[in-house]
Amino acid sequence: MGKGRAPCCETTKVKRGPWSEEEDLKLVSFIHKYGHENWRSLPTQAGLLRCGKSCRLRWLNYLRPDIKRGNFTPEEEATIYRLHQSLGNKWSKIAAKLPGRTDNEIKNVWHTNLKKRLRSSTGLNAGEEASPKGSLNEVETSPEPSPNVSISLVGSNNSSKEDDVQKDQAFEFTEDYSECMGMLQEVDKPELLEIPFHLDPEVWSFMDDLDQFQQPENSLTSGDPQESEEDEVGKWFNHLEIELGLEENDNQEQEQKQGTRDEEEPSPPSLMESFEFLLDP
DNA sequence: AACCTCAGCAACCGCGCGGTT
DNA sequence: CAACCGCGCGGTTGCTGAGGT
Repeated sequence: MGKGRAPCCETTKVKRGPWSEEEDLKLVSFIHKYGHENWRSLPTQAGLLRCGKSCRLRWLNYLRPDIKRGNFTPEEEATIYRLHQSLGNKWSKIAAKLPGRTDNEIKNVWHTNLKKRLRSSTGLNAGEEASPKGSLNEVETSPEPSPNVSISLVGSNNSSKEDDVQKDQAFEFTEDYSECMGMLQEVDKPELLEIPFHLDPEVWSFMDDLDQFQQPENSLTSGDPQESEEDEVGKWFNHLEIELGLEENDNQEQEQKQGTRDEEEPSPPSLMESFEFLLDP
């Protein structure tokens, strides 16, 4: 099957290379409202000079709210190793077993860390890594690799856990939901998106989907479902701020001001405030 | 201090698959 | 049934920052 192939995007008018914060915001706000039913038409509708593929990639690998960033844990690395033994280079399938991790990320980790470590620990050459083809056959005979697999992985470069901690802390905040909704309303500005806004049910299904991605340990203990939903939205925005590099500035400012303001805390610059230039043509 | 090398990662490219017409 | 379309996947590239000389 699979006849023909649509030409990829028109390479003449699309922008390429690293994504700017402005583009990120546009993409995020659009997907937030309308979802991503059609990647091909999404860039046009969202006012992005990118091809759909690029948008999809950016969303899946970086902007998605459920992305878990930071170093891989030894357990994760062991899982990758184990799954790679049985699945081969099926990165998407491996990623499916690791919530919050993308196939691209796993692929990178494999090529940079695990393969190297495996090679050094087994004395294999680069081309002799746990062969996908051979390992596919091994699935039948040895579905479970030896348990000591993880041992060779545990000596990994987990020294910089700071990142993980920092990112995790991003999920321990409680931001006013109304502020988030204000942000969403801000991006509704027709001059920005040039599409009629209506409250698409997909937005809420999208929000609902967020719940699926949350790790149990990450979920707050609040019994109020609505409250937790608000928290999730807030977390997501905060997470986005961190990813866009806005949170760092906030932290620096907060560190500087910490001594002076304990009681009355002015709200930190919101995502939309940071992108004010977008809304002011 | 300047230059070089290398590792890590984000993004791109092209192919193949599944669904639709 | 064939052609088309859009998406997902895996491989590859190239940029950037860190570490070494």
